[in-house]
Amino acid sequence: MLKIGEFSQAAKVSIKTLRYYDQMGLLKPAWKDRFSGYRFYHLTQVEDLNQILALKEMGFSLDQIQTILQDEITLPQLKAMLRLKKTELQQEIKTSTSQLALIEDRLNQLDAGADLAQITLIQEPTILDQINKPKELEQMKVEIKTLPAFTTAGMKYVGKNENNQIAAMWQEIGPRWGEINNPAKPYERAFGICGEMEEDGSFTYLAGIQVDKVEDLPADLNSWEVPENTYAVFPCTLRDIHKTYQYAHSTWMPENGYKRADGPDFEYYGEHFDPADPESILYVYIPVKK
Amino acid sequence: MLKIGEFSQAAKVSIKTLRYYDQMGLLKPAWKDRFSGYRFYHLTQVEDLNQILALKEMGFSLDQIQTILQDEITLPQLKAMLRLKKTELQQEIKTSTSQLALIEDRLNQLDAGADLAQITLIQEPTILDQINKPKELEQMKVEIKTLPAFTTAGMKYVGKNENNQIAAMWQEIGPRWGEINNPAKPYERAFGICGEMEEDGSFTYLAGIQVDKVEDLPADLNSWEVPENTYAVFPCTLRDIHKTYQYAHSTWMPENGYKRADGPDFEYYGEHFDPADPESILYVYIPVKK
DNA sequence: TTTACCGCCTCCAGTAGGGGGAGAGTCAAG
DNA sequence: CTTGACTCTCCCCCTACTGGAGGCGGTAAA
Repeated sequence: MLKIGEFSQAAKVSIKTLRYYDQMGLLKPAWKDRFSGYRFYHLTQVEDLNQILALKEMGFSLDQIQTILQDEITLPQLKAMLRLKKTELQQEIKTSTSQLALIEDRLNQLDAGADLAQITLIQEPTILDQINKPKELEQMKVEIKTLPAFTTAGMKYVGKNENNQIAAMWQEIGPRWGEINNPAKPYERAFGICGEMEEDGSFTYLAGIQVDKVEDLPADLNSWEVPENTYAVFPCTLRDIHKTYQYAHSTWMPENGYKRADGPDFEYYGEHFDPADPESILYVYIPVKK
Repeated sequence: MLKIGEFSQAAKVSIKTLRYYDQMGLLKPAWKDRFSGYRFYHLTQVEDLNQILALKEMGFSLDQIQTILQDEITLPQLKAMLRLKKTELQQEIKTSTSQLALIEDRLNQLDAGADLAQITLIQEPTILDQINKPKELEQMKVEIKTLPAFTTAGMKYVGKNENNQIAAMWQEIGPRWGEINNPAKPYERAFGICGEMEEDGSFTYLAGIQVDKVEDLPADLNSWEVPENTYAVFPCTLRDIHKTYQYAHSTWMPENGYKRADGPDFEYYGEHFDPADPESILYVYIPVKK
């Protein structure tokens, strides 16, 4: 008649484990009080628990132990299980041994002066189909440019661009450039700036123009200071803008040895841009580093 | 510019795994389409994946691999990690080897004619304090009786006996025995029958009397057919009924080599029983087998 | 244009063997 | 009566994924 804590001490098994075995049906307490829920064990159950632990030491899973102990398994079945387990253990030992050999090999290589890249290299390079680059993007002339920091102001959006809200925003902000500045032409110095995607898929986007100062900005507009950065610049048509981003990240950058650098990417439109013409040219700027 | 399925085939890693590595931040696709959510990989990333797999083969966890690859670990740190892993692997091999020895030992014992009990026995018996049996129960005279099947009828309850609903039920059923039968005395042939506890802690309880037939039973009453069984019978006072169940299961049964058998247990009251007197005697019947 | 189909997405649940902790109830001593 | 030690259930966390439901994306046939 031991409470779970006493039994736990006596058998040197954690209380959590005993409750788990109870729940699994592997070792039920001799008596469970219907009203307090307290578990009571008897000393003789230490033997049962030791049986379980003995089988666990041999590497059996709790389910297997339950089968062995409860279903009063036959002797040939037990032998078969032991032999199966034996095979599994031999396999495990083989795996661990080969891992160990790998490690020792790498350690020796390190002592001989190799570096991480060589260490983790796998010998068999997989030969794969060539990349199918979109034809219309093949001849794209990409430039690398470093821009100083600059400030933009306009309308900000945070979300996943459901229902194409960003296009709607450009419609809305179009007639209001005068509230920020007085540009000579509608799309002169106009930028669409896009921050990094969050875990939930949302991102920040600002439709705006370059400004010198952010004073007297209407309350529903925002500004964004873009830091100095080195960019890869991709000229493209309005129609291909989506493909251009994809091409830039998934083809051009890996093949030319560039990596994405910190900082937002953006599109620059220019005074000749016409949102109604899908052939209209704009420029995609993506921060990169070698 | 490979979609996840293509990359998965090229690198021989499951799509699920690639998505998992993306989520972990271990291997992000070169480009993730903001609108469709599609992942795009580049062939050069097969190398990155191979680095990951190489480290995995050495037995590192994904977190460790991330540390190694991302944080541009120093050479001495890398060596230390490799050596640590080496030690772990040596330990694993030792464990597996001793498990294997245990298994082979048991297999030999089995061939020599041992049985399960001997196989799972652990050599060091833990010496423990004696059991502290409640004194008033020490002298309890327990009888083993086999009863034929019989039928009872009365009021049924299913639940966890919150707010002591079972006592309330006895109050309610008391004046209504006449609707079932015509007993000479109030508690003559009266039984409280208790089924096994469910997983959620609820159980079935019937407060009733023994009957010969269950015809003409009022709609709000139930019957319960108790099968033939062998019982351990514990006489006890109303006050000690709770302790008696506990003692029976957690002390008497293990110490006398009995196990709980299938079937409900019950209390038998008898014509002299007085629910107002805590010293009133009743009999607890618990199905047992050797 | 509709339909079918395949590939891809996200989100949820589950795996073995428990560990950690919250919030509430139990028990014995002072 | 209160206090402190003990226990209860319930829920989330760990690894390294796998499986499935329900819902888009994109293409080809009808």
